[in-house]
Amino acid sequence: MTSKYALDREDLTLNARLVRGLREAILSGDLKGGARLVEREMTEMFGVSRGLLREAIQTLASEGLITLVPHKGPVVTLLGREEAAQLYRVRGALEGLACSEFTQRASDEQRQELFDIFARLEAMVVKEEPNALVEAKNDFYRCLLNGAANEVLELMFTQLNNRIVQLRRLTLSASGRFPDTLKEIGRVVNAIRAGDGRRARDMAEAHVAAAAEVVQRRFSELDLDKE
Amino acid sequence: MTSKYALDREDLTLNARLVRGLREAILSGDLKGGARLVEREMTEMFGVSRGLLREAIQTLASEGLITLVPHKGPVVTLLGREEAAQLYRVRGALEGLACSEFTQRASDEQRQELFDIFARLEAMVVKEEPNALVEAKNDFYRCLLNGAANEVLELMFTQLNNRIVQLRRLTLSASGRFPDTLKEIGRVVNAIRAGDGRRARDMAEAHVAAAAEVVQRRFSELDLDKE
DNA sequence: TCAATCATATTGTCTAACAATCTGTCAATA
DNA sequence: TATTGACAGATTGTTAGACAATATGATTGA
Repeated sequence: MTSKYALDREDLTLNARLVRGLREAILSGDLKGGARLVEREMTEMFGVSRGLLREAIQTLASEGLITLVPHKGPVVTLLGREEAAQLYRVRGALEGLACSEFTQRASDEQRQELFDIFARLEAMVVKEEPNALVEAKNDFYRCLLNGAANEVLELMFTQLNNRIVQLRRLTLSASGRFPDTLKEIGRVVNAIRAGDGRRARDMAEAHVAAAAEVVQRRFSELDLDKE
Repeated sequence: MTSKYALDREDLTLNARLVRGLREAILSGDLKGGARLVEREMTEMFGVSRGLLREAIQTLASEGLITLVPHKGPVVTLLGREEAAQLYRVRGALEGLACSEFTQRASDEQRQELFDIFARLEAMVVKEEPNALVEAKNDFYRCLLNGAANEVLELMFTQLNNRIVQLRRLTLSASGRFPDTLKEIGRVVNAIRAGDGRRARDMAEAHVAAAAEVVQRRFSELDLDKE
């Protein structure tokens, strides 16, 4: 029933747009981890009523981006080292699944697109502006998830990744790791190219584990442990 | 006016209890897949205001239990065969992770508890009331997740499982499969006993895949494909 | 310094209202 | 007959205002 001309009704309700706006404000770092979200301020910031705002907050809370503290108010979720570790472990499992699914389900076009994106990544030098890098990575994952053709997986992975985005401060500063990252992703791509889903998965998990370790190290270096 | 879901407003915030109550009503099957959730009816059913109800609906919508159709109202999510398949694939990955994490993280007590629960499962005969069986299985998973010591995983797995619960109608009727199920889980438990996380994971995935296949078969048999 | 108390801000919840949108009905028309 | 259009009722989308419950910070008293 959904033709390619179907209009996106979601955009129409203020509610949906508010959720997106608030999510964006958190992901972009405008609302930093630990920040309190005072209702009155938020309603002014977004120009919506209290009711709508509270609905949106409920949504983001159940996505994990916001933490609800009864009678104190919502707070932008702040990740500790333990939560970060847990997040990455789950991400490993999901990313692994995405890779193995992609390997056996993706169309030739999708496969080609993934290779192209990877080539674009490879062509980047460390010095290049981080934005382009982040965007290329996003493209990579978007393509991967499309090819995996599993909306449940896509949703969960996206939600998980949204939570991890807050750690970007930690990982970006350690961008000297880029060559390693590239090598790891390369192994994934090669396995996909070879049609070896199992290996693609293992390599993906290894990659995530490596990224997780970097984050843990940064936590130690910056002594960022909150009590 | 007061239904059996009417809340008495005490401890927690009403909001939180409403979410639980509504979730329970869906999981228990009192609100079946496809059912429309008309706001006025729901507010009477739970004895809360429209605002609170809408907040709760947002929450369950982002858990996937409810589907929001703009300007038509919320509907209890109805699973089609394709969504079911996707759900099970992700579940395989998460359950696999849970098993491997359990293997390397669980305490001796938790390990022992898991074995005990499995023994309880083994002792059950097919004829036994399904309720006891479902409960034992729940215990098994609760224990597994506790031992895995990963709250993120626990949350995601629980949410995923909540969505799958709606398919219980399909799987219950095929309870002749119980001996097979038992054998599959047995292999998982054995791997855990042997401390072989990798194998525990593989066996868990195999188990989930088998369950998924049963569901797919039931979809075909009952010709349950919608539209 | 510490503890009890109070004032204020904020959240939790309810009611009422109106606009926008959906649904079904029924007559008019080709 | 089948399609179109218009209309009425029901439901959702959104706002505003109110009040009680709770948290926070300052003040006072010992």
